[in-house]
Amino acid sequence: MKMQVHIQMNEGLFLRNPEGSELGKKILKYGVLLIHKNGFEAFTFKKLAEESGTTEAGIYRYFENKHKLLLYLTSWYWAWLEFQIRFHTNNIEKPTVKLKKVIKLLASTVADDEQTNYINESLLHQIIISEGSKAYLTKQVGEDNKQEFFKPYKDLCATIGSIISEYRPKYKYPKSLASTIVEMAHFQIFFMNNLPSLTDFGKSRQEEDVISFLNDLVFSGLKKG
Amino acid sequence: MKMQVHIQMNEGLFLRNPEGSELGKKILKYGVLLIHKNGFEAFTFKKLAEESGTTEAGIYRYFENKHKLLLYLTSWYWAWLEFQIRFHTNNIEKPTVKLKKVIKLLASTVADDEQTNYINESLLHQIIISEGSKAYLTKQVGEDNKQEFFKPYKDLCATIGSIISEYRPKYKYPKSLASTIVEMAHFQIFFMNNLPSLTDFGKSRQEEDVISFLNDLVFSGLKKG
DNA sequence: TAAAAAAAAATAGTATTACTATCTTAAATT
DNA sequence: AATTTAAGATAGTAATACTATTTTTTTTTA
Repeated sequence: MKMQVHIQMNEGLFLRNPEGSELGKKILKYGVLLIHKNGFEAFTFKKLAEESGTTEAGIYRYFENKHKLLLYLTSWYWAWLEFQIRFHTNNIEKPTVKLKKVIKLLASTVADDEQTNYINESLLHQIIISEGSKAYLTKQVGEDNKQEFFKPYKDLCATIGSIISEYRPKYKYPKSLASTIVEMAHFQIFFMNNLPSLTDFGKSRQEEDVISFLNDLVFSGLKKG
Repeated sequence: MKMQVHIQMNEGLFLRNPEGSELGKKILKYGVLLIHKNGFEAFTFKKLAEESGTTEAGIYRYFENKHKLLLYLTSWYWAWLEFQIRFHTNNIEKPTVKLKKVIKLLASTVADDEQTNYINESLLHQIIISEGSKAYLTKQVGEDNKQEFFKPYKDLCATIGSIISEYRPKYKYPKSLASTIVEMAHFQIFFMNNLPSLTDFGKSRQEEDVISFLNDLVFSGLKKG
C-alpha cells in the first residue's frame, strides 16, 4: 500500500498552485535541481523555464519571484520534516528518546522517500542546509512573517521546544534551545563540509559526529537543576 | 591620547585598497549605511556610487563585486571583534570569566568606538546579524576559503575554542561549541527581533536574555564530567 | 620645465535579470 | 454554439552587473 501524505501549503506563497498541474510539478522538481546545482543567487527563472519546458512568463504565473519559490520549498521541507518527526516519535514515551530521535532526523541525510516524485527530499535537505536561512534573513522578514510564511518552521521549533520542556520542565530556554538545535544541525554540517576548522569533525566528516555534538549539547546542558 | 588600531586586510578582497583614499573610505562608510538600510539583496553599486559621489565604475575600481565588499566588511568586523575580545580579556586568569566576557561582547550592541570614523561599528554589527551568514552560504565558499577570506572569522572561533578547552580540557567539541556560540549570539538576536516565537525573549527583547541563554548553554553544558 | 608614462576618473555601452503587458490559443461553462 | 475563463506564448522594458573606451589628472623623468 502506498500512502500519500499531502502537505497543505500557505496559499500566499504561490500565484497558482504548482501541485495542480504537470507544469507546476516540473517547476518544483527543476527548481530543487537547479537551486541545488547553481545555488540560490545564480538561480534564475529563465534557467528554470528552459528546464521545465516553458518560458519565463510561464514560471511567473506560478510564483511571484524566486524568493517566494524559496519560501515555498523551505516551508514544504519544514512541514515534511515535522511530519517525519511526529511519525517517528509516535508512541515513544520518554522525552529523552524522543529528543535523540529528533536530533537524528534533523542532522541525517534524507533518503528520498518516493512519496512525492516531483520533490527530491534529499536534495531539498541540502538546499535547506546552504540556502535555508536566506528565506528569513531579508528585509521583508516582518511582512513574510505576518503572512505566516514561516509557520511550518515555527511549528517545528515549537514541537521540539515542547519535548524539551517535557524533558525538563524548569528549563528556562526551551524555545531558544530548540531553534539552536535546528540551526546547528544544519550549520555544523555546512561547516563540516566547507569550513571544517569551525568544527571538531574535520577529519571524519560524519553526520554522526554532528549528532553526538548536539546530543552532548542538549543532554549535558539540561542535566542539572 | 587617541590610539589607532589598524586592521590588516586580506589583499584579495579588494582591487584597490579602500583605506588608501578619500573615495575608498566613503565607499566603506556608505556601503555600511546602505546595506544596513536596504539589506544586501537590494543593495547595488549604482546606489553606492550616488551616495559616495562617484559612478558605478568608480566603485568597481575598488571592489570586484558586492560579494567582495560584503566579505571585506565581515572580515573587518571579525578582526575588529577579535581585537576587542583580546583587549577585554587581557589579564583575566579564569577561563570562566573570560568566556562570559566573550559571550557578552558577542551579543551586546556595539558602541561606535570612534576609532575609525569611516566605519560605523554599531551598524556593522547589525549587518553581521542579518547578512553575515551570506558571506559564506554561497557556492564559492570553497574558493573564498582557499583565498583565506574567512580567516578572521575562523581565528575568532579558534580563540574562543581555546578558552573553552582551557576551561574544560576534556570536552570533545570546543570548536563546534565556539562556532555555535558565535552564530547563536547573532541568530538569537535576529529571531528575538523578527521571529520572536523562536526564542524565549519575546516579551522583554533584551540582549541580556540572549547572553543568559548562551551562558546557561555553555556552563551547564560543560559542568559535568 | 616639457614630454612621456602611469594612474584615476568619467563616459558609454552590453548582456543578463527580473519582471509586465499584450496577444493567442485552449478549455470550460452556460 | 456562444461566451467566458483560463493557460500559455510572444514581445517588450527597466534595472542590474559588469566591461571597454576615452578623457583627465597626476606623477615621473629627460
